[in-house]
This record gives sequence, structure tokens and C-alpha cells, in this order.
Amino acid sequence: MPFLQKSYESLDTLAEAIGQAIRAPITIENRHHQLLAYSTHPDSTDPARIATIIGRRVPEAVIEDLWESGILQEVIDRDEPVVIPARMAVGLGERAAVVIKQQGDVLGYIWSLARTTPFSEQELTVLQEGANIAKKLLMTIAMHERRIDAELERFFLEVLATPVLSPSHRDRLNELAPIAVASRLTVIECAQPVTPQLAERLFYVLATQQAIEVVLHAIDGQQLLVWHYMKSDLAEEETALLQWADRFETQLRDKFIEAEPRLGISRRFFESDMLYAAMEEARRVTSLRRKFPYELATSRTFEQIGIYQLVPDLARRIGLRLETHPTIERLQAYDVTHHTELVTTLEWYFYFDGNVKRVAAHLHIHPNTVLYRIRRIEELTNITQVSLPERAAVYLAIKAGQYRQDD
Amino acid sequence: MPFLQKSYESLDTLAEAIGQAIRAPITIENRHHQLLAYSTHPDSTDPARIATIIGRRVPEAVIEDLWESGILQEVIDRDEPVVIPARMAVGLGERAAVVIKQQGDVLGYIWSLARTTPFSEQELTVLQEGANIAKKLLMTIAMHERRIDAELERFFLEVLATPVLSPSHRDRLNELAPIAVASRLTVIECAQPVTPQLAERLFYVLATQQAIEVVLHAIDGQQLLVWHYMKSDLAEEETALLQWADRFETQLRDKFIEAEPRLGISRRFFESDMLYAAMEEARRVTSLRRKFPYELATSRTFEQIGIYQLVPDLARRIGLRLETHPTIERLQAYDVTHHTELVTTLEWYFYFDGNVKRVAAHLHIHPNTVLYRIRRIEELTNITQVSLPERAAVYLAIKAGQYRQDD
DNA sequence: GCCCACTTTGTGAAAAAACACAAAGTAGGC
DNA sequence: GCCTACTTTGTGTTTTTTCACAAAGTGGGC
Repeated sequence: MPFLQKSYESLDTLAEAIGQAIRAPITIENRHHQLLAYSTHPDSTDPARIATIIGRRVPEAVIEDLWESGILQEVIDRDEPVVIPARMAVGLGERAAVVIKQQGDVLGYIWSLARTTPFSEQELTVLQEGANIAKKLLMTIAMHERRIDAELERFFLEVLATPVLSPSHRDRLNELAPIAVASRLTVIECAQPVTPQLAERLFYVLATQQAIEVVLHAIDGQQLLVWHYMKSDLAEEETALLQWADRFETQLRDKFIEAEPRLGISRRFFESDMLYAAMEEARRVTSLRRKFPYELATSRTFEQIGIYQLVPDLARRIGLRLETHPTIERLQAYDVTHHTELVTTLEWYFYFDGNVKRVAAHLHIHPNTVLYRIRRIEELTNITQVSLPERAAVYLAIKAGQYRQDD
Repeated sequence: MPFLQKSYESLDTLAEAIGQAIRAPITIENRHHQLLAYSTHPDSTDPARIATIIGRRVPEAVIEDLWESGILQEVIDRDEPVVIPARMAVGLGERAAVVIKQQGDVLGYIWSLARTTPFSEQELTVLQEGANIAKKLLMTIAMHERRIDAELERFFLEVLATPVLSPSHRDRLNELAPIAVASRLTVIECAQPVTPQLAERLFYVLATQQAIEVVLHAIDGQQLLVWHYMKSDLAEEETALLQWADRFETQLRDKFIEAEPRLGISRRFFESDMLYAAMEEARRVTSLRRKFPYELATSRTFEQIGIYQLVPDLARRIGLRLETHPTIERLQAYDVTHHTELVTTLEWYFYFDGNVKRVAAHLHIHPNTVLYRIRRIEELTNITQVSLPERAAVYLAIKAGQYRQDD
């Protein structure tokens, strides 16, 4: 004796019907926790549900919490309604959830808030029934989505393969992206090629990012290329981006330990003509971060890598014979004969902007040792007294040398 | 009744003859105070003469002193023997000197040290006679020299006009330059085109430089191009060069106030194949010093201009769109609305490596004002906390912008 | 193995830089 | 014209950094 009809014309009417049957607010989400439908219910609702409906996706913090506490995993594994106690820290009242699955693949979820009384067996059965019905509707949507996604990915890769945009490409891109919004191209680079399984998991994390809006994305070898923009105002774009990048990379490293994902973010651009250049910038960032992991540990954007931007060019073009600097040559000679570390010390002394304490901390030595070495360097070269332009050149010379060495 | 013969086969025999006639040590110099001949005389001699004979040129300090005291000018103007009191500060005992002139042009000088007794009229007449005889010999030498010089200059300009050396050029250059010596190409750039008169005066100063050995030189428009090397050891080459460049530029500025001469020195090179590249380096230095007189006030070598090396490329190639840095844009916007100087302050804060005192001194403001502005900048951008590579990039961005503006 | 030159570390004193706070100056906006 | 928000300068205090010097450690050459 089913409580619901065999089928509904839309997810909205299904949500409404379940809501009526168990007399509680219902939300239906896709596999990326984006809102698909919700019941209009006059009764009390909790902050998490409001945020979900307003933002048309479940807040990032809630998803994080549900994963960390293992609840989401349980919902997926059980394949039948699970009652979840309230998690007030993230604004979540008590609720029940059921996964919508098709041959092991998650298609989405149905959530129901608890009223004042606990859920009855019957109400949970209704949820289970609802999940079965939603499956058919979601399969249609999912299939359509996947077709669209695959087509868009192919298109995106095509665009990124050609330095100069064709007029037809430009027209289509302009339809996809909002006008006059500062967007960026981000590369997520992995240690191994991105398999479809890994891609799916990466997309999941990407789709749940609240701060950004993804325009297009594509897989290319070991990289996931993402064209996106920040939801914040242009004035706060940079701050918001840096914060997001920091959080996002930490999240990725936690979730994909074996893949060692690394971000590279282009500068902002407003015209789709810049996509190719932006991709090169983003890739330059990941490539340099591969070479200089410590130095660029917290540099994710093209702006942040600073003059490292120039290192590959400098290492390549011998025209500017930058890396044979007499100062470095002399220090290197001294290092060899005296088993010292003057070049390295100088390098980090410059990097840390003359801050002896930080240099000492980084090299795990006594600050006075740094002072001693700096005085030695001064005796040999008096390079520490020069101004930024020359210091930077020496630093670049050291780095260009290392870059070539590794290559 | 002449005391000397009508002519002598060489300057050496002439010097010997004069020395015999007046029984005092004699030296004959060309117009650049390079030693041409000297008498062998057993009697006491002074430090200046010893140094002159050993170095085959009059020491720089002596020439400087003789110019500053007006003695040399007097010798040239008088056109007859002048008795010069001892100048012990530069190791010069009492002596007599006579200029060797030909139609107003100085060809050289004859010097005679005083014995214990003062010079007699007769002895001075002998000197005058000697100068007349030397004139003929010097004219031959001078004519020959000038022909050689002109030919060498033509050759040098030809070499510098072609980026890739022809085998015949290389062979001839290798004959001219010592092997395995670190040489440099220096450009002396003037505010006006170098006239033959100016060139002659410049060559005079150049020829009297003790620290360097000139291989070749040539005039090209407003520039005097000099290929030279330091007489010091390779290990001290750089230190010696920097010291010399400092002294030499001061000297030039004092002597040629209207020409506003400016030095540009290439990096050192060992192969004549590098001449063209070296010239480009040297010219890049003078060109940048023209654009950034204050910033590069004491930067004379290509090494010293540091990352300014890259500014023209950066300003030219929009490929690396470096000069639109969000940080600078934001600060510029603030500067406009608040009538402040944050960008300039940041620029010098970076240049002076975070030294508030020096920034304040350069901008003629209170150190606390600098601190206040830095805090403002931090509130707006937190750029001051980043490490060298990003700081340098911001600095470059500011500079590339200014470079383009001026152009 | 021992000496010698050089490097590293530790300690307290001295110098320098940063800071907090107040007062005075400045320039738009209403 | 006055108010307000912001900037600049001055003063004394606090914190940080540097310096001087001593002791201990290190490693290669004879």
C-alpha cells in the first residue's frame, strides 16, 4: 500500500507530495548537493535549509561537517533513510535523509526536516518510496546533464587548444560567461593522470565550492582546467580569491593525499580572448611550484609567484646571461672550499627580506650564525647593502641556475 | 751656439743627450702623459719619476694635482720651460717642464728633475732646444698614431655594427686583446653629440686612467665606446671596476659639466664574440639611467642595474602583462581619491628594503608618516608582508609603467 | 693525532626600530 | 563656514634587533 503515486511530472511536485505525506519540509538535491526541488511548507525550518534554498546549494560548511562526521558516508552506504540528530554548530536541525542511487552511482538525496516529534517507521518508508520515484526523474536529468557536460568539456578543450579564438568560439563563450566579470583560469594539477573516478571526486569538491562559480571545466592529462569567477564584488575579488584558494587547496590536499593536487591560478581577465593566455599563466604557476615547492608553497596565483614568472624565460634565453653573477660565483667558490652555505643563506636572507630570525628558523640554525654568515658575505661581496633591483637580480640568478639544474 | 745636435734618430738618444747637457734626469711624454723616453741618469730621482717609468705613464694622482694647481695649464700656455716647485704630496721633487707644441696642438712634454742647485738660464735653454728637436720626432709619431687610431676606430665601429663576428674580424681582435682577461665594454654617453674637440678631451682623461687598459675605443654619435680591462687580478676585478667607475664618473662630471657624461658598463667577457652583446648591455645601462636617474644614480654596471635589465622587455612585450598588478591598481585608486602618495611610498619602501628611515629621508617626510602610510597600504593590500619575488614583481610593475609613460 | 683556522652557539649589553598616543594640520561635503 | 574624516608630525615608551665577546665545536692538513 504505497503512500505516493507511481510517478510525478516534476521533482517539485514530488517534493510537495512527500512533504504532504509526512508533513515535514522536504528538499531534493543532486549528487553535488545542488538544490533540485523543495516543498513549500509553512512550518518551522532551520538555518541550513534556508541557506540551501537561498543559495540553491547546500552550504559548504554543512557538507564538510556531514563528511567529517561520517554521516553522509552512512547515508550513501545504507541506501535507505537515515535519521540524523541535530548538528547545531552548522545550523542543522534533526532530519532524515535518503540517498537516490542507480547501480551504485549516487544521483542525489532527499532530505526531510523533523517536526517536533521523531520520525515514525511509516514516514521513513515514504522517504524510501520517494527516493525510488525520484530515481527515474533524476536519471533523465543526469543523463541530459552528462551529455551537456561532455559536450561543453569538448568545446572548452577545443577553445584552449587554439591561441587565437575563432569568431564562432568567441560568440559561444560570450553566451556562457557573464559580461564584465573578473574571471580566472585555475589549473588543478595532480601527480598522476586524472582518471574518470578521480575526476568525479574532484568535480564533487569543485561543485560544492561556495565562493566560486564555475563557467567551464575540462580534464587534460594530469590537470583539471577550470574557468571560474568569484561571487564577491570586484573590489574584494582578489582577497576573496586568495582566501578561497588557500582553503580549497588545503581541502584538496586532505581529500586527495595520493594525488598531491596543486593549484595554479591565472590573473583575472574580462575577455574570453584571454583564455589561452590565462591557461599558460596558470600552467606556469603549477610548473614553477613543481620546481620550487618550498619557495612557492603558498603562492597559488600568477601574481603571487612574482618574478618567478620570469625564471623560465631567463633560464631559456641565454641572451640575458643573468645566471652568471660575479657575486654568486665568488660565494660559490667560497662555499666549495670552506664547506659553507653562503649562497643558500644569501638566497633565504633575500627571500625573507633581511629578517635574520626567519632565515634562522627556516635553515634551523642560530640567528647569530646567520648574522655571522651575512658578515662573511659582506666581506666577500658587499651585496647585502644594495637596493631591491640588484638583490632581486641576484635572487633571480640563483633561481635561474637551480631551474636549469633541475631541468 | 746650440747645445744639441740638429736631430736625433730616436727620442731615447735625445733624452740622453739633454740629460748629458744639463746633467739631470729627463723624461719625454706624449700628450697623454704616456712615457716615450727617459734618460738613464745615476743621480737621485723622485717617487713620481720612478712610478712614471715603471708604469710607463705619469700616475693619475700627479696629473690630477698638476691640473688642479694650474701648473700644467701654465706649462702649455707659456710654450717655454717652466720651473715647478716640489709638490711632495704627490711625490714630485722640483723640476722644469716644457711643452712640445705644433701649431697650438700639444704633442708632448719634456720634464727635467732639478739637481740640488736651481736651474740656470742655460739649462732651460737646452730644454727649449730639446723641445724643438723633439717636435719633429713627435710629429712623425703623432701622425702615425693618428692614422693607426683612425684605422682602429673604423675597425672597432665595424665590429660593433655586426652582431656576429666574421672570422677575419675575430682573428684581428684576438691579436689586439690579451687572452683570458676579463674585459668590459663601457659607454660614455653625453648630452650632446661628441665633437672632435670633446673627443680629444675625453680621450685625454681616458688615457690617463691608471686602473684600466684600453683595448679599443670609438665615437658613435653621443657615445664614446671603450673596450677595456682592469689591470688588477681577476679576483679583484669587480671591486676594482666599481671603484674605478665611481671615481671616473665623478671626474668626468667635474670636467665636462655641460656634457653630463654618464657611464654604462657591460658585464665582463672573455671572448671577443661577446663584444656586440656587451655593447648592448652597456647601452641598456645608459638608456635606463637616462630614464631613472635617481634610482640608478650609482648604478654603472649591468650587474648593478639588477632587474632594471628586464624593464624594457617587460614594457615592450605585453605577453607578460606585468604592469597591471591588482595591488598597484588599488593603491592608485586610493591615491587619486585621497590625494595620497601610497604608490610612491611603496615603491621606495621596497627600493630601500623596508628601511623606514631611508624612505622618509628620500621623500623628505617624517618617519612616522612612512609608518602610517605603510599601515594604510597593509590595510588595503597586505603586500608588504610578501616575500622578495612578489615584492620585486610589484616594483617591476611600477617601473614598467613609468618606463612606458616616459617613452 | 694534534694543530689551526674557521664556524657555530650562547649570553648580556647597546642600539635601533616600531609602537602608542596626542596634537596639529588639511581638504572635501553638507 | 563648520564639521568630519583623514593625514602628518612630535614625544616618550616598548619591543626588537644587532653587536661584542666568549666558549665550544668542526674538519682538513701536516
